[in-house]
Amino acid sequence: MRRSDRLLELMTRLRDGRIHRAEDLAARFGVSVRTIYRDMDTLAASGIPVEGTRGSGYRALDTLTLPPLSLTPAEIEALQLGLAIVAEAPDPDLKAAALSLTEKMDAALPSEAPTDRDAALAVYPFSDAARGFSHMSTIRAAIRGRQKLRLSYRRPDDVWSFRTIRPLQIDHFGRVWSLTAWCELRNDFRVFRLDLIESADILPELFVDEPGKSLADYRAAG
Amino acid sequence: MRRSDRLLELMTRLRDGRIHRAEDLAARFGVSVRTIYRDMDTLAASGIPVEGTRGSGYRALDTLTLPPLSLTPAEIEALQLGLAIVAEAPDPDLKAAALSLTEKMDAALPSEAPTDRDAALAVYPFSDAARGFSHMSTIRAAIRGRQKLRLSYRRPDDVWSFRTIRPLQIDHFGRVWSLTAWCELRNDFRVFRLDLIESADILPELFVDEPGKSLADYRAAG
DNA sequence: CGGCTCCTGACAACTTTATGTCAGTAATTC
DNA sequence: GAATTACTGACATAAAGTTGTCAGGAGCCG
Repeated sequence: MRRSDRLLELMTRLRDGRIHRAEDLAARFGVSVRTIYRDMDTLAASGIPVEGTRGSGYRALDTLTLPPLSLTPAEIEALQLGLAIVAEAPDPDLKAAALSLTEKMDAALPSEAPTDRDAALAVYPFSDAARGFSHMSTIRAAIRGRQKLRLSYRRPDDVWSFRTIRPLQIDHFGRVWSLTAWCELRNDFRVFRLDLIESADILPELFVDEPGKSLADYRAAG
Repeated sequence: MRRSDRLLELMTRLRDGRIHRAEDLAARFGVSVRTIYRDMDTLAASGIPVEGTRGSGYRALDTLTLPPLSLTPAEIEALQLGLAIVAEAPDPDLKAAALSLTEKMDAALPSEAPTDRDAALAVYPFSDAARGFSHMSTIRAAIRGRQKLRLSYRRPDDVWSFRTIRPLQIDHFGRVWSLTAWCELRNDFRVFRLDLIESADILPELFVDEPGKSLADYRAAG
């Protein structure tokens, strides 16, 4: 039996909630006790929460282990968004689980901090995820592609407007999704509620960060 | 340089989007070409989407790799719930990412198919996650513990009722969360909307699956 | 076609890792 | 205190994994 197979089966075996003595495990696998101790070291080093108590034996917390996964940026985004949503659930168990998992993933992801360019989607506490999604695809594409957008927008007071904007970031806080952008009509930053955007069309026109018009400027001013 | 270090740097190097020839990589790492081919095999076997084209070279899709993670059942649940929510987003990119990720995780999780006992939370398409969460914690605990619940429930037509139920499963479809249970008042299966549950108290009374009253029976009859 | 490059198999040399044995320490339970 | 069991270090040996070399096959492109 190969070492890796033994480690795998050890994990499975430890998960039954009972206490296991190193000597029994050694006999079961036909290896020496010393080897079992070394295996436990290896498991612990891999993040499996196995706990040995002198005088009694080993037990493992009830966990499942996910193998290494290779994720596309979109999948990472979906994952983070999903967890952020669950983290707002009133169920404290779920909420705690989502938070601790988010923490684990943050620790696990490469330190390359997400750049502004990648952070096209920022997640905030929210309560009603469903509304206002309809133009998200277009808008995200525009943010990524640095393309200007032509918006047809209905203000909360039912006044209509048409404007060209430089989309910067999609956020969600409070109840709705919103889009932070530089508005070329007002010549200032504006935040648009996604559910009030009637139409959004990508213009062929590209834009670059100009001093005073970038996301960093918005945050600095915010 | 250890093999594992080389593999890690290979991954990083491949992620730059350019095409790399095996010979160049071999020279860079001071190993033979044959070793590079073997490394590519190893990476592919680990799920890293590296693609070699005869006549041109290697390139890797833009991905990040998550190391093995050890997750508690609650975290797995949070993860699956979050992805199920995102999978309903109207944004096709996000939706596709969530679905493919769900698939990956399903494939990755141990083959132990979730039992009915573990499947206390089934996820369906949904649109308004926020409402009706307030008793979820209690209810999930009761499902897990096989404990009866005392419900104070307001029907959609505003008629109040009090009943003892055997909680079986929490679902979400359409717009609200709901609880499938065996109702001891009606002596039949009933589905309750969580947002209409006024109070839910766990009774000390345990229950066991009786023929005709289990989740399997409900599904069979469904 | 010819040139490029990926790709595969086999085998021997080499390097690393895993393992058993032994000797002893430390916490826990009774 | 006695029994029990987890732990640690050292070292020789056994096992496993890694690598280079060589010989040849297979898809892609101009």
